Amino acid sequence: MIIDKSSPIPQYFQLQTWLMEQIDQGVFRPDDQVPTEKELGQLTGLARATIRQAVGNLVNIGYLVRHRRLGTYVLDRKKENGKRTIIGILIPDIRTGYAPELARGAEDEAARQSHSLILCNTDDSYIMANRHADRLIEAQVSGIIFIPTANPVERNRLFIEKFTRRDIPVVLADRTIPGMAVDHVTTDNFQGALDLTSYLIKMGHRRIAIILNSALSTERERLEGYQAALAQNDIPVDPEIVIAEAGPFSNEHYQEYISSLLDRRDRYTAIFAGHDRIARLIYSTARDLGLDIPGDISLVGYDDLPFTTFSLTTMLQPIYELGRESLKLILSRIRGENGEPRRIVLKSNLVERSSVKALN
Amino acid sequence: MIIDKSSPIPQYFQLQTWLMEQIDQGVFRPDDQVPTEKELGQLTGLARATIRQAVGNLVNIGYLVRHRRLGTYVLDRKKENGKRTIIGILIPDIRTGYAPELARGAEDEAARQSHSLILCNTDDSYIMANRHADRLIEAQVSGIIFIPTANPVERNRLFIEKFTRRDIPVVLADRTIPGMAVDHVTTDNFQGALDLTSYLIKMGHRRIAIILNSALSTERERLEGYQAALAQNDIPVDPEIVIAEAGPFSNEHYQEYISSLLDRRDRYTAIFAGHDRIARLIYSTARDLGLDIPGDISLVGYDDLPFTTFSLTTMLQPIYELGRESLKLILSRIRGENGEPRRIVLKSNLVERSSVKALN
DNA sequence: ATTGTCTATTTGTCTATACAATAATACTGC
DNA sequence: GCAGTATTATTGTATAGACAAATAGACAAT
Repeated sequence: MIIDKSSPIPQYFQLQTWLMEQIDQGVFRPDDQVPTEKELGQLTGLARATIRQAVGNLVNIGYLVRHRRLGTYVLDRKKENGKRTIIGILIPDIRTGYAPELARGAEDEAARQSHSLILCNTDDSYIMANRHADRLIEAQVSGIIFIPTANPVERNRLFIEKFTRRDIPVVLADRTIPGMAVDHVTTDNFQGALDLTSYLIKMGHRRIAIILNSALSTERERLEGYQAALAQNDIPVDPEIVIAEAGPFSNEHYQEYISSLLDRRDRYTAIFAGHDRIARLIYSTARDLGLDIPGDISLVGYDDLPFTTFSLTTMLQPIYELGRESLKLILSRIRGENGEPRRIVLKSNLVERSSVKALN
Repeated sequence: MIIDKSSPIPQYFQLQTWLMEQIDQGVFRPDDQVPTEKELGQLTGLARATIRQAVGNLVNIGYLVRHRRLGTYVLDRKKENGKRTIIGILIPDIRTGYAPELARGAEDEAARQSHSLILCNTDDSYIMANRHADRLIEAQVSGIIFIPTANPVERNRLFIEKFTRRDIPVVLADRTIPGMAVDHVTTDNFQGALDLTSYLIKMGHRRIAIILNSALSTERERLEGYQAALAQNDIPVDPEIVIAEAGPFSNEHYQEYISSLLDRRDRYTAIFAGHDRIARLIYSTARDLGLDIPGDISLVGYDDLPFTTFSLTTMLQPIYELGRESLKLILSRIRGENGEPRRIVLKSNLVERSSVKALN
C-alpha cells in the first residue's frame, strides 16, 4: 500500500512523497499525466481533499501542473530550470588581463538570450571561489562559467562537484583542469606558442627565454608549444632561461622573476612572455634599467590586450569570442543537451608589431 | 461586507485580496497577528476550509506566516526582501575606462556582505538599459547601482522609475541626473577640475584647451571647475578651444574632435582632457602627427587609469571606493533605511607625472 | 466548412465536521 | 519557588459530499 494510515507522518505528505519518488525515478515522466484525483482516491483510499493537498503542494514547488478538465501533469524540471535565467561567471579579477573582454563577450551573449550574468572575482583563490559558490547556489544560478584558479587540481575539482552534484552545469573558460571531463572552451595555446616561437626563430633568434605561470593549464600548453618549436629547429632548451613557476602571483612576485631574468640577459636575445601582463612588466622594468626593446632585447607577449602606447608583437586571442562561446555552451547544457563533455578550441593569430628585432 | 457571495470571483480569492489590502494599507502591520481562522469565519461567514485556502495562499507567497496554537502573523516584507541577495549594476562597458575598477569595488563589498552582483553593459544606450531593467526585475534584484547613460534626462528618469515603482532602490554611481532626488555617490569633480586647472595655470599655462562630453554630469562639473579656475585668475574663456559636445561617443567621434583641436594648436599651450581615455587618444594622435608631449603641448587627464607606458599627469579618482560606497549605500536602503536621498562625495587627488611642461 | 450545442470528465470552489498536535498559561503538589 | 500537570486556544490533518467551471470531443444546425 502507498499510504500507512497508522503512521505519524501525515497521509497527504506520504502521498506527496510517493508522487515525488515516482517522478524522480521516472515512473511518471515529464509531460506524462499522473492519475486523476479520483483514481488517486481509489489507489490510496484517501479523501479527495487530502489528495488535493498533496498534489497542490507539488504544484506549488513546481513538480506538477494542473489543467482543468485535462488532468494533472508532470512538469519538465529542465524546462523549469531554464526559466531561472541567471548564470554565474567566476573570473580571477575583472580588472586584470583579458577579464573585461571575456566578461563582455559572455554578457553580450547572455543579454541576447535573455539571461543575466553574476560576476564573481576569485583572485585565483579557491577559498574565495568556494564562498562565491555557496552564494551562487543560493541565488539559484542555472549554470556556471569558471576560469579555474591557480590552485591544485583537487581544489578545483571539489569546487566543480559542488555544482554538478546539484545538476548545475559548469563550463571551463580558457584554462582547464587536467583529468576532469568537463566542457571547456579555450584557444589553441600549443599551436599559438609554437607559431610565436617559430616566428622568433625565423627572425634570427635562437636563444629565447620564456617566463610563465605553470599553475595555469594555458601557459603549460604554451610552454609545450615553445619546446616543440625549439625541437623542430634542433635548438636545445636552456633550463636557465625557462622560468615556469607555479602559483597565484602578484605583480611583485613576477617582478622578482623578471629582474633575475634580466640579470642573465647575455644568455638570450628574445623573451617569450607567458602573457601580455608579464610582457608589460618586462617592458617597463627593462626601460627603467635603460634597456631598449627591441633594440637590446626582443619581446613577444600573448593575449593582445589593448595598450595603445606600447607596440608589442603578440598572439591575439579571440577573448571576446571565448566569452561568447562559453556562454553559448553553458546555455545549451542548461537547455538539456547532454552527451560527452565538449571541447571548443578557438584559433589565435600572430599580431606583428615592433617589439621584435630581426637578427639576420 | 468583505465577501460578495454572488460574485463570480471565488470567495477564497476575495478574502485573500482583502487580507492583502489590509496588509498593504498598514491595517495589519508587520508582526501583527491577523484574526484567527475562527474569527475570520465569523467575520466573513465562510467555512474554515475556505479561509485556510485564502490564508494558505498568502503564506505561500510570503505575506503571512502561521504558528500552530499561536495564530497567523504578518510577515515583514522588508525582512523577506533582504533575503534575495542580488544587486544589479549597470555600467556603460566593463571593458572601458574605470568600469572594471568600479565593478571590482562593488563586487568585493557585495561578497563581503553575502550579496551577488549582476553585471549589465549599457553602451550608454537607454534601449539596452531598459532591456536589462526588465530582466533584472524578473531576476528579483533587491537593488540597482546605475551609471546614467549619456542620454537625455527624461530617458534616465523613466528607467529609474521602473525600479522605484516596484520599491527597488536605485543608487547613481559617478554620474548624476539633474533634477532627480536619488541617492548618489560621486567624486568632487568641480573641485578636482578647479585644482587641475589651477595647477596648469601655476605651471605657467594661460591658454588652456578643454575637451569633454557634456552629456555626462561629471564632465559638466569639470567644465565648471575649469571655468572657475580661469575666472579666479582673470583669464577669459576662449570658446574656440572649449569642445564640450553632448552624446554617447565612439573613439572615432572623439578622434575628429581631437584632430580639429590639434589643428588649432596655436591658440593654446595645454589641453585638459575630460577623462583619461580622451587623454590617451590625444597622446597617440599627437605622436602620430610628430608632436611631443609635453614638449609641444602639455596634457592633463582625469581618472588615473592604469597605463604604465605613458606618464600622464591626471586627477586620481577613488573609483574602487566609489564602487564600494555605492554598494554600501544600496544595501542600507535594501535593509530598510529610508529618509532623504543621500549624496556621498569622495575626494580626488592630483597625481603629478610628466605630461605637463613648466612654462615659467 | 463553420458555428453552435451538448456531454462527459476533470479540476476548482466550498461547506460542515472531527480529531490531532502544539504550546502558552494557569494550576497543583511538593 | 519549582517541577510537573491540566487547560485551552490555535493551527494541522482528514473525511464526505456538493456544485461550478472549463474544455475536448461528439454531434447538430446553419
